[in-house]
Amino acid sequence: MLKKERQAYILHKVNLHNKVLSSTLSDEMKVSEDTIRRDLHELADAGKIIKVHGGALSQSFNEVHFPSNGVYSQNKKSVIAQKAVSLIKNGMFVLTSGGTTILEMARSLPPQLKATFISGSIPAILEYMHHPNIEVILVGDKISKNSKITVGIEAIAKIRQMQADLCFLGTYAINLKHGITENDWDIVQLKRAMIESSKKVVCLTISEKLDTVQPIQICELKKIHTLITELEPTDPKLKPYVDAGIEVL
Amino acid sequence: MLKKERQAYILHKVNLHNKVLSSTLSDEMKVSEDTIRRDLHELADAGKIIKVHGGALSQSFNEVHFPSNGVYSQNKKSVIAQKAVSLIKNGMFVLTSGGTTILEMARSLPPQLKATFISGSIPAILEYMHHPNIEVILVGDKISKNSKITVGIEAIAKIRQMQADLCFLGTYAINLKHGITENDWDIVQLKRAMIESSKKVVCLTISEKLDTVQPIQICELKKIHTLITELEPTDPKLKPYVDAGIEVL
DNA sequence: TAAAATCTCGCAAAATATCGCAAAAACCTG
DNA sequence: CAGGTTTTTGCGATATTTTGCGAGATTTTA
Repeated sequence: MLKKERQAYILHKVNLHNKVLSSTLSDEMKVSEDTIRRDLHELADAGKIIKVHGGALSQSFNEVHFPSNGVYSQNKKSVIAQKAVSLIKNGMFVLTSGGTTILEMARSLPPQLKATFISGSIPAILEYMHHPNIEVILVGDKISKNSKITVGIEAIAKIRQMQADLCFLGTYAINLKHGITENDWDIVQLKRAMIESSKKVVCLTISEKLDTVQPIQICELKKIHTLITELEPTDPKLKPYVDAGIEVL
Repeated sequence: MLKKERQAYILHKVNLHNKVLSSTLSDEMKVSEDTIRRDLHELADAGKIIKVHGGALSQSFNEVHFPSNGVYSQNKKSVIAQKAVSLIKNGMFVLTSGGTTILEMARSLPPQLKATFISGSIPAILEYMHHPNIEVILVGDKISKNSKITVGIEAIAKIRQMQADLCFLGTYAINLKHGITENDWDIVQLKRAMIESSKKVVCLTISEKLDTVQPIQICELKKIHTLITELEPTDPKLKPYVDAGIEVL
């Protein structure tokens, strides 16, 4: 069997079934796995397939385009993300909402971290999926196209069944008197459920949102254990929250 | 044997078998391999064949077996997508699996269509989300990073609760004797549940997958109502399926 | 964490290709 | 037809390509 012939067959098979195993191909064509590997590499270098451990995948199947959101307050958010990530330990179950701050955190997860992330936010899920060691649990229900998150009774019921170690909330507004507040009824329901199902609740927010308020209350301040902003914990803006008994990072 | 004669024979043989080996030809015509090589070079320079190490391949070989980056099968898939879309009416509840064929269908949905799509496939969900009038129900569970789809008991239980009008299955392998078959246990479970929960089951598949088989059976052929390929319904390859009582589009 | 599978790397054998050359064959041309 | 020219062919020496193998690194799996 000619080399080109072999490669054509491999390509044909990848396009048909979206994946091939080196071992199977080696068997089928009676050549060593080394040869197959070399073929796969050449095809991969030519951009026709994607080489992976044990075989190869089709190009088209991997095209999951994911939204790279605007660079609004990006550096602030990555400061927040770093602090948030430090709270996550191996083996934890982590509930997360959606929002750009959460996304930034998702991108900052260290590769060796092994944990389970639970979310209904599509953009967040896409980020978690790219991580090598993270298990991803998707909370299903109807998708709100607006917020790209699953909302509804099913989702809430499912979250209530959970017992997570940690809950990260991207925060829309927070102040001393009303706690955290939102302007979307569905999201409020979800976040309430998330708070109830977690041992520890962490609010992520950029300092602009401190001391602001929105129409619907999610929970009082005292339900929150930790508040993370891009500011130093000693910053005077944060003093009221520290005084209220919240851990501030 | 004359040079021209030799070359004509070589060309004939290439077109017949799609490949020739220098060693074989040298043997057959009792000339040195150098001579054969020179012949092959000339034919290749004239664009009649493609010279490769060890022999030569036919032109058509390159075109047919070497689809440059999926354009070739992409057309097939969009033909399939068009046919599939025509089955969806306003107000329907539609269950779909994952796979590139399903993705192509998702991209082909007409903007004014109002329907509800249910799936656990992340790439498919992303497509549905872009559509202005479609409601999207996401089936939640643990995500299989490999197939980018939610798999597990929760997902299956949720699907069992549904009563969909239509179920579109991207098909891995189908033949008369074993019906539709797969090689991934989790996906098999999901598809079985989907079939049970739908009034009508539609299989989408490119013709290459007809009459092929994989290790695990999803269901027998008779459970399928409609089969869609890129071929004309009258194509002889489809006759056995028509005879088996399946509607073929 | 340990075993199993897979990968990488360098090497060596085998197959194939290239090059220059020269003999043989074919082909002019007067 | 003789003598010269061109084409074709095979051969030897030397590259290049392809392939399989073993050892050790890396990744996956249980």
